Amino acid sequence: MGTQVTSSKKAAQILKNLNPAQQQAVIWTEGPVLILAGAGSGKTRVLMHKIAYLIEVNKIVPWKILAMTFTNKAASEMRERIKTISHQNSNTIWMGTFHSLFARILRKECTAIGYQSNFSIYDADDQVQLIKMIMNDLNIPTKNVIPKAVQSQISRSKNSLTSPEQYRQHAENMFEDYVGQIYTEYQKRLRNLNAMDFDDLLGNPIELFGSNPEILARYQERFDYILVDEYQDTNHAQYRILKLLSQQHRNITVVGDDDQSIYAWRGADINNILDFEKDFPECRTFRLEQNYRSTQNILSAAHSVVKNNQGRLEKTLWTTQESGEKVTLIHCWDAFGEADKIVTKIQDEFRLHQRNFKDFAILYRTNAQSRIIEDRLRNHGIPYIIVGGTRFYERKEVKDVIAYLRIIDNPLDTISLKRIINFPQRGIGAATIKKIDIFTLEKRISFFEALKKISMIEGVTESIKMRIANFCQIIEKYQSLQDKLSISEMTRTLVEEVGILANFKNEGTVEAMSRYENVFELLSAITEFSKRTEKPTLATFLEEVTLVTDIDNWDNRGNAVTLMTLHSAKGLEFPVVFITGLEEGLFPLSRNAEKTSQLEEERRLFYVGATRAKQKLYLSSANRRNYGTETFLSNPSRFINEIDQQFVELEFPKPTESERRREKISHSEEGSYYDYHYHTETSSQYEETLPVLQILDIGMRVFHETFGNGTVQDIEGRGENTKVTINFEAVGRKKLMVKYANLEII
DNA sequence: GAGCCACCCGTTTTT
DNA sequence: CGGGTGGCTC
Repeated sequence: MGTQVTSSKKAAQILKNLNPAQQQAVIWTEGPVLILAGAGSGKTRVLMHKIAYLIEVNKIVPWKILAMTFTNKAASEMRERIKTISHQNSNTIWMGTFHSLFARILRKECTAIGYQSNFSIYDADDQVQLIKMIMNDLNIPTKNVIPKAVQSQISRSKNSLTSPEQYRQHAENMFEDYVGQIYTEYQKRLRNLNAMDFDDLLGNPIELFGSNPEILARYQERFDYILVDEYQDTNHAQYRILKLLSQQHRNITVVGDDDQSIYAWRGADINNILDFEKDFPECRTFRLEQNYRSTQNILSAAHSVVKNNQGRLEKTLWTTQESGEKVTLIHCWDAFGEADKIVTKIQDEFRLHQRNFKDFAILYRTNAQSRIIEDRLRNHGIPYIIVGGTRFYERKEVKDVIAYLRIIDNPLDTISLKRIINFPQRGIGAATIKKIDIFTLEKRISFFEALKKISMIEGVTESIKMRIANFCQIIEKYQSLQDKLSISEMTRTLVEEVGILANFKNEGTVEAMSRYENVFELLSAITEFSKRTEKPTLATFLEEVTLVTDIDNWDNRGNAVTLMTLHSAKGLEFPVVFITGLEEGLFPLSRNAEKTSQLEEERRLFYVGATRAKQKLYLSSANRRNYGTETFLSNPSRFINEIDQQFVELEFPKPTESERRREKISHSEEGSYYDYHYHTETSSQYEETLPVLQILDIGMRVFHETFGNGTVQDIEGRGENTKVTINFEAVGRKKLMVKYANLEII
């Protein structure tokens, strides 16, 4: 009786700040639950309170709860907040990303499927290295078969749980035949290297559970409750894992929004959410449609775009907030003008409202767009922080040091070993490696074993043998030192002894200095890791390093404008958001504009971006953009046209004198942007446009603004994508897109 | 085996 | 613009 009173008191406390729909979703703890939660409707809040409720009211021990989040950062934030809601220790909840949670389970159980628990985890770059090696061995030319394309094919197959055998059966062309061969060999070698790639962290648990029912039963028993955030972005492998693990207790709560599914390209299957009710017929569905984040104008604008998608679960978000400011649409001359305009707007926002730098997010479709914006922010002394881009742990020098650590941890990891056998240079080149490789095959031993037996290999000079023996000794020394030294001490002495720092110091260039600093930064990252981890081991550090997400590295405590891709922005919110580069070809990206499914994903990406904004949303596009050496003229994004005009105000900065001078004005005919709002009054501010000449033929003489006069030599493609090869008198042969080249027939 | 140069490429999003 | 590669020379 007493406990009941306390429980209901606790329940009331946990539920008091939730709306009725959220409360329902929280207290319905038994059986499968689907929570369809629109943007900003408090889905993370619901998950958090549900976990607190399970612990406090249902008296579930924390370690029997499994909760999947999209980033590790989300997991640790949630853990903290659960602690404050429930005042209980939340540390033992199994909470994190799919990848890190199953890496943890695999470390414990992988001997059952023939792995050693110190397996390495390969990122995309390691995978490509391995694929290149295999292609080399199988004599597959890298000209027609691009290793990176092979990697993405293999990854795709693994995500959909297609085995190499199945893949080979369905191969339909030369490329796929090759991929099939490589895939088979790739899987075999990963095992020999005692390595798993990202996709194996999801695929191998399924194999493990499939072939070891007693292990599966143990985990099924263990996890009384399973909760999944961002369920719309799970792939088939993740779906299978969830289904396996939830079979016994059937207490699975998934939260998602089909409108925010933006990872189909890496195997996420939107049907996982659409079919949940079919897979779990007894499931209860809750809808959260009240938005607490954005103003009405922002919501309506976002909705007017996403509603153009077919086959979505219709829902209408509503808010009690006032309509707020209209969405501001800015059409700029070029990317520099766009960046300038963003700076001006940030300054205006400071003047008109009380803002901090950290109130702003600038979002873009591709990482490459950040550079120009960065430059302008820097020039104006606006502090900014970039999320993603080239990641710290993917920098060459950092990966090199990591490779040392990996080979110390896992001597079978030949990919890492080959990476550093000649770094810093110790005179061991391709020819020697080849000889060792042959020896490896003959004796059926690992590459590292072969190095230890270098004296037995013929055709290698004595001096090289000496150098290899030295190298081996160093590695072996640190392997035995592993348990005696802390990781930071070990790495420090290793980096010193091997001469990595000296190597960069001697070079003396600016790049070498920045590499030097990055290695130092890695050292301090290790120290920091050791401080905050209970029992820091080399293996756990290496694992964390490969499984960090971009957002995990985002330090949002400082006061700075945040720059990131639209993908990275998922799940976040900011008072003021800029979505930049709203041009056909860039957003939506041209290669995704043709297939409906891909176009719809781009549209959802726009929706995700727009709904990050709490008070003010700016959209910007530019008239032209540089890619490498070429300038492309662009038409405004179709998404701009899709926004209901009543929620929008327009700004068309007149081109400045310098912009006018920068290039003679011209643009192509198509593009409904001008029909949309600019047709009448202001289009005259642009000079008369010359029509793009499409009627080209081989042998014609043409004029190009920068390249001068030339002769058409070849034409390929048609319509939009027509490309011509032109032999220019001044600069020789160039291949150009007719659409952008602005050629004149002479 | 290493260093240098010239060209060529492509350039989406990420665990 | 920048990274990566392939070919050349020392």
